[in-house]
Amino acid sequence: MKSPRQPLKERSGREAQEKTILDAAECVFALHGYRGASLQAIADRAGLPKANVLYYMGNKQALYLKLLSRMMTRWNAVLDDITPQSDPREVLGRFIRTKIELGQRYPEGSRLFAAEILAGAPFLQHYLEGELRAWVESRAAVMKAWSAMGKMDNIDPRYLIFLIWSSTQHYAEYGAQVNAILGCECLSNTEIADISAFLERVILKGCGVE
Amino acid sequence: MKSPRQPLKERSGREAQEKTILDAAECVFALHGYRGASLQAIADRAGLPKANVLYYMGNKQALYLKLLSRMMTRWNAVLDDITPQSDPREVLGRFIRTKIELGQRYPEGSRLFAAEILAGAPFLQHYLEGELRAWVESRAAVMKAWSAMGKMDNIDPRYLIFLIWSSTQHYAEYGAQVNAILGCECLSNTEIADISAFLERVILKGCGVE
DNA sequence: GTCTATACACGGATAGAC
DNA sequence: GTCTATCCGTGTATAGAC
Repeated sequence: MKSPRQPLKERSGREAQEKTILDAAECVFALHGYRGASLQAIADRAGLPKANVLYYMGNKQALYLKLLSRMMTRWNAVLDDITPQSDPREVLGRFIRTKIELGQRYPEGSRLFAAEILAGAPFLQHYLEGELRAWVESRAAVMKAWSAMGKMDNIDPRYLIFLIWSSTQHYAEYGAQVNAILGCECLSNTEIADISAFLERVILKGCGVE
Repeated sequence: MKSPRQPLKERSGREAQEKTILDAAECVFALHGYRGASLQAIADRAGLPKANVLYYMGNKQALYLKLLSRMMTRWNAVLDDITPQSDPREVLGRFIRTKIELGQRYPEGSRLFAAEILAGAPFLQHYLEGELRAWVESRAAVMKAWSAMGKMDNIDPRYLIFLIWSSTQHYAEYGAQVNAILGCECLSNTEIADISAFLERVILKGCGVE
């Protein structure tokens, strides 16, 4: 209402700038980890001077924490509607598909998270031991109930969760290796669908669902 | 024969020094990746002055390449005896167990490799596109033969290899997360055996082996 | 708000004393 | 062979001009 400048609604608002920086930083942190990433590289990728990055984000650690938190919220909705009465086939299938989709939609965020864990989770230790552990235990309890009801084999559900996490995240985190071996620049939608179907089929059959 | 010093066969030979440095470097590179690792941190962990690390290893890149190559040789023997006449249950089961064991025996090496892939495989691109891709294709051909002979379901064997890689490596690369969720400092031998058994059971059943 | 200039610590690598 | 001292580029962060 007041500023006479910016006539064409150019993407020059504060939020747009912040998103540009966050996306650039996510990419650089994903490639090189917390220590290996430099503010210079982030600024270059964002097309801004280094000082602007610090002006908007405060300092390197705050920027990194903001990215971790953004990634956590993206994952929040997963597997949140699960009860002993649910159909394991439907719930676990959707779990696998959703994880694959999230990895495809946010490959840098997935790799950023992976780098944080590789580094020993210095910034996420409390989250892992608290919130995430509780998340796993509550889901595991429901799966135990499924086993007791004969809906699936009697396996340790925590290992099943690890299996689904690892096998789906692989296609984001190990993208460089997957692409080199499959001989493509990046996965097509068809391949993504094939991979989802493969994982669904093998994992569900493997734990006796259906 | 000639040096009168070192009477007690102290571990002061050149090879011992080099191994000390390599092990320290493996750990630091695993935690922070190539760029994030500093020679100072490596030297500190090895208990040596920084200049000695460079004296023995030449420069940072040569040290890193030596570590990658050491890790490749450790993986070399895996899944090398596989023919259409083999028993899939036995071969794939051993594949899974061996990968788990290697991840436990060389956790830093596994994480170092993971960090290299996360970074886009700048030093391993040729290896992935050449040697490793050929390795996968030859194993995939045998598995295709198994499917044709009715020994297992008709699935894409490359995805099966990715599944076994990802699910086993998870326990080395995501050790920090796994330990936080299971609530232990490190995995016991019993847990390792349980995990191997779980993965063998679910994956083999899931692709119709046996 | 935006950017240049700069402060000061740490990075990899080398020279040269011992 | 081993280590101290040092070079010089780059790192994060800030001061201050515009």
